[in-house]
Amino acid sequence: MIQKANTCDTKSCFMCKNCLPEWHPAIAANKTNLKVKKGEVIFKEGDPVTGIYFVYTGLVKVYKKWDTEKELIIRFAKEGATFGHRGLGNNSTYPVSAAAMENGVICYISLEFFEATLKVNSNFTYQLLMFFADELRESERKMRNLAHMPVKGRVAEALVALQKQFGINADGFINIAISRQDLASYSGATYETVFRMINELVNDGLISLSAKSIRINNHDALSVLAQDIMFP
Amino acid sequence: MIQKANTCDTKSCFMCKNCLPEWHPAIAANKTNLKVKKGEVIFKEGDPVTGIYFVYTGLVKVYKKWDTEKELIIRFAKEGATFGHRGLGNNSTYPVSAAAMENGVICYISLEFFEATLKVNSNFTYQLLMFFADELRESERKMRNLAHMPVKGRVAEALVALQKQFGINADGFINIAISRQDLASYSGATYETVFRMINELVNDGLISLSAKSIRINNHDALSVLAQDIMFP
DNA sequence: CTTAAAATATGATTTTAGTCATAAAAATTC
DNA sequence: GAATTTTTATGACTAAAATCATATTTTAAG
Repeated sequence: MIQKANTCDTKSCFMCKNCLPEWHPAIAANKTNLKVKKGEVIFKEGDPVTGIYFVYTGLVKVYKKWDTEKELIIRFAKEGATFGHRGLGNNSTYPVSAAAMENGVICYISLEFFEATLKVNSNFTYQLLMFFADELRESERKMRNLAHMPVKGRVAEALVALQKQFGINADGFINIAISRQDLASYSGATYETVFRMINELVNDGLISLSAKSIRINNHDALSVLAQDIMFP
Repeated sequence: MIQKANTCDTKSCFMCKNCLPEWHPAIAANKTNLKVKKGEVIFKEGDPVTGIYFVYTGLVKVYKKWDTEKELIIRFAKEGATFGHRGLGNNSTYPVSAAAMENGVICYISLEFFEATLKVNSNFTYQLLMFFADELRESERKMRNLAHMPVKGRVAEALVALQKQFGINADGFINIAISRQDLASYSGATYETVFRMINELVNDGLISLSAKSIRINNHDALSVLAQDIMFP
């Protein structure tokens, strides 16, 4: 990670958007911009928490590991998004790891300055609280899916979620370069099983493939597979 | 749920403990105390969010259902604890259900008044943020466990967590009356599988049973089974 | 107190998804 | 651009856990 000053515009990230304009100079004075390369690990589980990060450009995955082999991707952080905020609260080490999936620039804010920011910007604190509430809701829904939904449904759900977050390109393919390995980690299953499920989905005509890209052909049917079944 | 005014002391819950003393009369004026019976559902997934709850006495489980049969218990809320806070953020319906596990009294605060409380009590907002960060961390750890840990480990972890939250009684048994069914839901597995794992743990000498109660005999060994293996 | 409804216990069977093995293709590195 | 590493592809096998079936016990309700 190479430090590279004054890259970000102190305008586009979640913190900058929700802080008082008067606070922006303070942010500019306290931020550190870092250049990351594809595959580079930014922090990992167990590292001491020293600050919070925002993605200026590029894409970051936040994940947890189990015995160096199995990983579970918790979420993807794209431009503007926060990561490392799981270090807040009563713990001194990161409970997750973060790695760049593309070359990019990230913005680092020390915990100290971040806490000052929270104290000064009550709207930001409130927005962050709402963000946490949303994240918690998502996380618990995924817990339920991992406990009770079959892998095929989880893959369907992962694809729907990716399309929602990253959109589609001109040809209708989901706008993210993701390896099958990462898709498996995001679905919470092994590469092989996910591979088979992808094949099934292609055979069912719900999705189609082109090189690494995936296109959803039948969004409704895929959503049904991934459905949040409510009791009537 | 029978409404019953003026039961709680506006002192012991998470909100009361973190608000300005000056705000307590406002809380007293806006709270509603409700008497709940064992098994009673307080709200369920999909119900419109109208407020936030605190447990004054008794015990509440917060859970998610999948097709009316399978449930996953997200957490237990005991005296003083908040629940229903998952309704915050960008959603108008509860993403979880809550039911009383014992007869008790709960305190209800309307969303409107709760939001006013957040605006007035910045310390409370901050503490709530930290609480959310902790919950999120827990939730994501459980996600990882559900994805990669075998059921035996999850049961071990559930028992360790229960002992941590509820403590032990004079004979060393975990101080909670929980059905095997609920233990299964909390471990994210079926009743039958959990039953077998409990048997294995008894045969291994790690725990012992007496009627419905469970005692941890070998906390260390149980923790190893439930371990958060870090990469060295 | 009787009866119905839950919760517990346990074996047998089936399904699902993980593990292993190996080959081809792509991507990176030297 | 040759060599090595990583990712993708796929079949065979195994293990884990869910489902099904059914008996017994306990608890709650009238």
